[in-house]
Amino acid sequence: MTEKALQQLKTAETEKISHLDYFNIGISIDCVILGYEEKELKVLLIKSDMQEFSGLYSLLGDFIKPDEDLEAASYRVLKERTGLDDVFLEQVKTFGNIYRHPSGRVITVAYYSLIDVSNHKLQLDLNELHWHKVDEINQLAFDHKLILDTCLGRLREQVMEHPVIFNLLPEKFSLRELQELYEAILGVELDRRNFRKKISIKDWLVDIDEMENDVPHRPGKLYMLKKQYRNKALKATAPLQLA
Amino acid sequence: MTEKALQQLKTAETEKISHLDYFNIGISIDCVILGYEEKELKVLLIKSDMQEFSGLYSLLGDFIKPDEDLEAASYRVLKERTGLDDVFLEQVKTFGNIYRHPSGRVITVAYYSLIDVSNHKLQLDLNELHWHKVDEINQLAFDHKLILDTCLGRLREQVMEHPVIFNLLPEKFSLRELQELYEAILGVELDRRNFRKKISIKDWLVDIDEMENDVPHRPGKLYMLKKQYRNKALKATAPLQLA
DNA sequence: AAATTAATGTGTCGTTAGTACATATTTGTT
DNA sequence: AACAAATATGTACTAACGACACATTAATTT
Repeated sequence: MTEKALQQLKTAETEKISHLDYFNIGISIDCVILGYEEKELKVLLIKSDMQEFSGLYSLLGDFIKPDEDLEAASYRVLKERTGLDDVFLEQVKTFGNIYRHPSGRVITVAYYSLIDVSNHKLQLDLNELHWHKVDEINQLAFDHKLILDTCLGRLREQVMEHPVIFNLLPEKFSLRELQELYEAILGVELDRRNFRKKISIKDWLVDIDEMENDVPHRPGKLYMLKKQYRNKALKATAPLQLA
Repeated sequence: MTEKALQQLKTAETEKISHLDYFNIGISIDCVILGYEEKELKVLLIKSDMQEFSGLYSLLGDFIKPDEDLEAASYRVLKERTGLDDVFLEQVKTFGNIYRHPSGRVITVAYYSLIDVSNHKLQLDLNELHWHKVDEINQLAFDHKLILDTCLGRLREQVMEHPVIFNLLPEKFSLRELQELYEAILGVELDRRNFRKKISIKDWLVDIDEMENDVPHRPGKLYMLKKQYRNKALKATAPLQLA
């Protein structure tokens, strides 16, 4: 930014009208909070209470406070809505079309978050939050469908490059569960033998010498993600080529 | 965003102080404009005229106007600074740390742009714009070094997945030029035979049956990128695995 | 207790892609 | 005419990919 632009701003500070010209843009964050349940990828949505979008659902978001970092705002929304704070969260893209918000100019920074649904009981009914199967979402309030799709696209990219997927699973999981999750995210069917071969090459997992005990068939071994990969922030790893 | 948050905003509209609480955040865009010249990747910078950063350079940016889309603001800055408008431009990340700007709270959306330096004479001296070798940049104004590095990281990712690199080259180029550019971006040396094999597998190029004529050695064939890949926006393509 | 069901767990082979590497050829320069 | 410097090209080895089948285990049913 140049001194000239700043001069304009300082001038604006004294003249209220043009001050608003520069600053009358709201800035918010929206979180695409994803979970995995019953072999389906799901997103946490709230019923929109805006007149313009009655009957539609929307992502969870809020305005950014002037003394709050972007990530802080995202974690705040997550904490307020789910009670969770130690979760995977990553910025995806900023959406700023002029007319994206019916009440005025609002630019929103979209984040996506991956959480382990089994690990925490969300008070869903309390505040009208519900999990929705991502495959069955056709329309959302605002441009939230576009934001959701963008975040899902990012998830699909990340899943091929980094061990982020484990944020959606309980700490201990079977290879079948892991494979089913990959299949749900990527929308493909994978060969079990080839899948296991590739996962074992990555050397991400430890065999914890326990078995499933709640399945109505022969139980599989349980695994955990190695500590070094258990990061909420992303870490460079060689890509995983699945299909 | 909920109705509750909007109510707060509407209340804010009438009470100037808390209105500023919500809206006194500036929002800008910054462009990392990259070019390739003399076998070096370069970025277009301007000397910062801010007191706090005297002697330092900064990226090109400006505030977003209330009636202007994010991309429109980026293209406007590009056009103002370089005279170009038909160029590759892509959003990378939004930077919003509270204290990133000494004059107040300013959130900036970073874009990166790839331009063909040979194609246009920029009026560089006129407005104190200069190309700087990215390898030799240690410090920039604001958090612009971080923004630059983030965009360079994105470029390195993109270059492996999509035919974006051609935006940095003239329309006609030799395979040597192309290889040198990959090497400059990725910071690696590539084997010429393997490089050519991989590029030919991608089937991105057409042999236009012309030769270099300005080189002090045996001239190479010239190629062009096929029309279908000559997009400013990204298009899905199978990844290019170089090294 | 035996038979059945439904899943786990594992290996091979053909094919494709990746990597390392050397020589003849062409053009411009001296 | 000799030389320098770059272009152009192919092979052999290795690693990864993809398709594919059978024996094993535990829970369930009869």
